Amino acid sequence: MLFSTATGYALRALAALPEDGTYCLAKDLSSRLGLPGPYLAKILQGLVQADILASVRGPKGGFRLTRPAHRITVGEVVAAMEGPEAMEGCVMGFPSCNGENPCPLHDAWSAVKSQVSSSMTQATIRDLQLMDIRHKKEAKERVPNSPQP
Amino acid sequence: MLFSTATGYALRALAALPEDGTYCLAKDLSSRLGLPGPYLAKILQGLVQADILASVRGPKGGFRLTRPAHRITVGEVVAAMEGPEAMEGCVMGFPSCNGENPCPLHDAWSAVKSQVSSSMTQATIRDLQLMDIRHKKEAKERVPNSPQP
DNA sequence: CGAAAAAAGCATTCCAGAATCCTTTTTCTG
DNA sequence: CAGAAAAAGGATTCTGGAATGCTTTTTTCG
Repeated sequence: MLFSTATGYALRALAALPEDGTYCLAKDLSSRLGLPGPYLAKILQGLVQADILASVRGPKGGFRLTRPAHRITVGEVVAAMEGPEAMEGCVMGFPSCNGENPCPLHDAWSAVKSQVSSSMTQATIRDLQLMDIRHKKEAKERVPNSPQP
Repeated sequence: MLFSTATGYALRALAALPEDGTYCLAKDLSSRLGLPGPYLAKILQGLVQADILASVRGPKGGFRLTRPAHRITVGEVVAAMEGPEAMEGCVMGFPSCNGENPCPLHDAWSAVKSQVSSSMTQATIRDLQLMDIRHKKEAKERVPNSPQP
C-alpha cells in the first residue's frame, strides 16, 4: 500500500459509517470491519480532531461524519492522517535529486504524484461507500438463494 | 520515498561504485556517501547474493559490479531488495478492491504502477551515475575558482 | 442521584526494519 | 608461515509504527 495502515483503517471506517448521521460505536465498527478495536478507536479520535468526525460520549453516543460523505475527500483524510508532506522527496531517496538534476524516475514519479493527488481530491468517502455496496451486491448475486428480507 | 531506506542505500552505493571494475571498500563507500557503515556492509552482502555485486575478502579486496553499470537495471535492484511483490494490493488498503470492484484510485494507481515499473526496468545504474556526475559538475560551476587538477 | 455506557487520554507492549557490534573466514603481503 | 586486512555471518540493540490495556471524563436513563 502507498499509505500507512492507520490511514487505510481510517478510510475503511469512514466508508462504513451510516450516511444518515446516526452515531456509531467504535466497537461496532471494529468488529464489522475486523480491525483492532482500541487502535481503531484512537484513529477515530484523531479524525475528530481533524473535524472529519464528531463524537459524543456516554450511552447512545458514538461517532458520526461531520458532513455528508460526498463532502469529505480522500485527500483530506490522507492529509489528516499522514501530514501534508506525504509523498515528498525522491522515489529512490537520492538526496541530490530535484527538478534541476532529476533522477531517472523523477518525471514518472512526479506524474504519479500529481495523478494520485488529483484522484485523491476528486474521490470522496461516498465513492468508497459505493464501492463497498457494489462489492456486497456482487457477493449476493453469486449466491442467489440468500436471505430476502 | 516509495521504497525502503535499505533499497535507497543500495541504489546510492551502486551508483557510487567505479565503472572500471576495481574493488571498493564498504567502509569507503559508507564514508563517501555518509551512510551507516555496518548497515551498508550488510546490504552490499545481500547484493552479492543477488549477483549484482561480486566481492573478495582480505587485503585489496572489496566490492565491484558484476556487470557494466548500464546492464544493471534499477528494477532488478529493487526486486532484489524488496522482493518481487513490492507495490501490490490496493493503494488505500481496501481488501475488497480489485479489477472487478475498483476503488476510486484503482485505475490511477494501476497506471502509476505500470509507469513506475517500466521506468524502473528502463533506468540503469549508469543513469544514476550520470545524475551524480551532473550534480557534482553543477556544484563546481557554482564555485568557478575550485581546484583544477 | 447513581449506575452504566461510551469516548478520551495515557502508559505500556509488541514487532519489524534500521543500525550496531563481535566473531569467523578468507586472502594478501612481508 | 605470521599477521593484517577485509568481507561474511550472527547476535544484539534501537526506534517508530502498530496494537493493547487501564483509568478518567462525559452523558444518558432508570
